[in-house]
Formats: sequence, C-alpha cells, structure tokens
Amino acid sequence: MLNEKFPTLNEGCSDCPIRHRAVCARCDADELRLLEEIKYYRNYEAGQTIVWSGDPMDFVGSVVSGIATLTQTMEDGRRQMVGLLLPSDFVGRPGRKAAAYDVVATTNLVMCCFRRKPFEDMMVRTPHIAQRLLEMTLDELDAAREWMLVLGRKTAREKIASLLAIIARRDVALNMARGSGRIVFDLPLTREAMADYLGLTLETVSRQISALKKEGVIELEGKRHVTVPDFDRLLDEAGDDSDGGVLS
Amino acid sequence: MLNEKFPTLNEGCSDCPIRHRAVCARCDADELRLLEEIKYYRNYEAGQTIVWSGDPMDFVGSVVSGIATLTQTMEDGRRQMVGLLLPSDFVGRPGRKAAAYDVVATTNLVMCCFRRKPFEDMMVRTPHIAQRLLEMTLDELDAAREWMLVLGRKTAREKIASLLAIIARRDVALNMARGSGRIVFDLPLTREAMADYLGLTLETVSRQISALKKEGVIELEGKRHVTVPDFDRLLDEAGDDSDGGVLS
DNA sequence: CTTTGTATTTGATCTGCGTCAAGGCTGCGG
DNA sequence: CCGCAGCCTTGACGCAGATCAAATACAAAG
Repeated sequence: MLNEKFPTLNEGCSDCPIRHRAVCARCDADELRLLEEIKYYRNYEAGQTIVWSGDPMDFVGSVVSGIATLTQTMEDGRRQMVGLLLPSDFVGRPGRKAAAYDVVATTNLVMCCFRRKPFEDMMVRTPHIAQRLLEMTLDELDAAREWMLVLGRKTAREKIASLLAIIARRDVALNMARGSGRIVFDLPLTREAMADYLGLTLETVSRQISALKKEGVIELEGKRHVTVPDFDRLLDEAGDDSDGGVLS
Repeated sequence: MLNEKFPTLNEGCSDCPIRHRAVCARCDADELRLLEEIKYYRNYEAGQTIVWSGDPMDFVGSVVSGIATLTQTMEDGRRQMVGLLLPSDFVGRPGRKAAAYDVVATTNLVMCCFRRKPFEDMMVRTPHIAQRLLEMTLDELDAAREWMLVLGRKTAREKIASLLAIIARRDVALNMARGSGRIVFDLPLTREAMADYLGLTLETVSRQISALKKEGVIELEGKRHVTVPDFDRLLDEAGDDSDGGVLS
C-alpha cells in the first residue's frame, strides 16, 4: 500500500548507501556475507514509534534512510530528546534486552535490522564490528557532551542557531554543495521536536526562529525550507568557536 | 614532599583496587603482564588541571583513586561540566591526539597511565580491552543522555536532588552500607563545580541546598557532609521514576 | 467549497533563576 | 591573635523564557 514511499533496496550490502559509514564499515567480503544472512530490512512511517522505552527489543540495526529520534519522558510528561539518528547511525545496545529510550521515526524510515542474539554472537567473533561500534559510540558520546553544553549554558537563540548549524553542516557534508556560502535545507523536525531537543517550549522555538528570520540570519520558505546566506554569521549566533575545532 | 597524601601502590595489577571494573577488567594473566610493561602511575593534587582542551595528550588511562571532571568552556567563560570521572573510569580517547575537554582533578588523584601509541597497538591485538572499553563507553553514553534530561527539563531543585542522588547511590554501591535507609557521604564538589555540572549559578545551588536542608530532605554538617534520611524522598524531589529502572 | 485537524505564529502575563551586592564562616600564615 | 583568602550564604531586583490564550496557515477529508 505504501511501498512507493520507501526506496526499494536490493538485498546486497555491496551497493548499500551507508556501506562505508555504518557499523559494518570495516567488514570484509566474508564478514559481509555472514551479516547478510542475519539481516533484514524494515520500513517505518513518519510518526511511527519504533520501540517504547522499557519494552523488549529483539533486534539492533542501522538507519539506512530517514531520521529517527531518541527521547526520554518523565512521569509528568516533560520530554527531552537525547539523540537524533541519521542514516548510518546505530540503534540498540548489544547485550541489553530492553530499550532505554523511546525511538520514533520522524520521517519515513528504512532500517537494516539484525536479530540481537546472532548479532551479539557475531560481534564476539568479528572484531571489525566491535571496533567500528566502539568508534561510533565514542563519536556519539562526544556529540552528547557537546549537546550538554548547549542544554546547560546556551540561551534560547543560541540553542536554535546551534541546531540549525548542526543540520546545515550535515547537509553540506552530504551534498558537498559548498563554495557559494549559501546553504539550503529542509528542517526534518517539527517545532515541537525542536523544542524537545533544545529543552525549550515550542512557543520559544517559534519566536526565536521568527527573530532570526527578521534579522536576516536565515531565510524561510514555508515553515520548513531554510536558507542560510552566511554560515559564519549563523555560527556566531550559536556562540560557537568560529573555527570548526579540528581534533582527531 | 606530599607523597603521604597518595596511597602507595605496588606495581602489580593483581591487587589493584579497580582491577575488576576498569578497561583491564576482562584481561587474563598474560594480557595483564603486557599491560604492566607499558603502564605507569601518576599523581595529581586537588585542583590541578590534568590537560587543557585542545592540548596534545600522549597518554590514556584509568582513574585509580580520587575524582576528576571533564569541562567545556565557551569563549566568554560559560562553563559546562560534561563528565564526572570516578575510580575505574577511563580518561582519553584512543586514536585522538588532543584532549577534547579540560580534565581537572577535584581531589587528590592517582591515575594508571598508558602511553597512547602502545595502548592503541595493544587494543588491536587484545579484543578483551576493546570489548571492555566499548561496554564502558556505552555506559557513559547512557549516563550522558540521562544528564541531558536533567539539564534540559528539570528545575533547579530537581537538578540538585538528582546530583545528590547520583552521589549517594555511588556511595551506597561502594560501601554496601544499605539497610538503615540513612545514607551518609561527603560532597566531592564545591558549590561552583556543582553549578557547572547542573547548568546553574552557584548562588542558585546554595539556595536550593539550603531549602532541601530546611525541609528535612537532607541534613548537613559543615558544608560538605551530607546525610540523606530517606532516599526515596530524595528521589521524589529529583523527579525520578521511583523504581530504579532496571534494564540490561 | 466547507469542515476539521494539525502545525505554527503571535500576544499578554507570570515566574524561576540569573545578576549584583553584601556579609559570614573557616582555616592558614604571619 | 589578627587579617586575609576561599568558599559559602542570603537578600533585592530584573529578565529570559514559561505559561496561558487566541489567531492564522495549510492540507486533507467530506
């Protein structure tokens, strides 16, 4: 009924769009063959909850296309997004039976899933997978800590600018559309989801976006389509060190 | 001159106090011997900075005793603590040459250090180390995400209660002094450090601690010695789900 | 074309926490 | 014993962002 919404995928890993970034990035041909035997694809519609926090989770996997979010909820309903999952990001924790967070598809989503037990067994035998997963987890930890600074110390305006900068940067990396200085992208999140990510209310998000627009830091077509005429100006509003802090 | 301040350590790993919790937890006798060849101990005094963010870091290591903090600083001086390192926690990132955060010893500290390059080489050859490091990193990621909820959505009072609960819980686990319901511990952080951790000002920290004291949620002797007469009451103030959310 | 629902914007008002300022407590060096 | 330096507490006041409320935009359904 809705299969046209999702890209059709061949079974093979060799032409997988996330082949070189996902948890399987370091695997050789033999290892990929083993993975192919235990993997399967799964589609989710925009808005659909993939798992609820606390529910048993019998698989782990990689986001192939689309965007998902990790969210914590308090008893009284306060919500905080704690992760934004983009293509190639890993979902689930080997060795853990239950989900620790709500996982929600915010766009239509394709996941490459592995049943948990066979995957865990394979991880023991295949150091390439564990190595890559360690690297990815360390990157996520860095991202989480970066976000702690945003949540703890930045103003509402800086928070919005920080989020826009992150999304813009990702799109630049993906489309390689650098040079002009103008960056164009679509917001993959509603105002409410942005508020949940930033620790704000949706009203404050809306107001700050309006302010940034009025002052020419961003341009808007409709509610979601954003143009950033001057990325450095945006970084400035985000309160970030202007240079892109190269480490590694 | 100040060696009495630090516990004297035998060279051997076998009677190391963090033997079963650190990166080396899974290593067998042979692997430990290899580690012993590249390891050395280092002492830091309370208040001393171990590395500055951005500086080259030629070693990684484990906290043996004492407490250290990871902190990010913005150009204008706003600071956010992003990690609290307790005994057995790992410092540094294999594969990364420069520190990503300021690392500061808040108490006298003993670290078990490994020069970075030999350790990285060994990690490739010794899956036990990489496996354990992955597990520890996943735990830290969970902790960071838990903290994102605190920073983004909790009130000042809830933040303080959350921090006290975390420290209390750690001391319970360490001293196994359960049963009575009363928990007693010393705050290892100044008011300012607590503020940096919680995304608050030190004045707000002070006020909220006074308020919790006045209402009998905690008792104070001096500025640092805390008694929690009723842990569930404290959890309640922290806004946490009362049951200790058992996963794994 | 109208209805209905969801997402967003905008306004008015309230409040928790930051900011600024003034002491207090404790330990250490002279 | 005094003075000084760190650390902490307490008070007064203001503001950024929350809360409450209403209007608008837009798309899908009827």
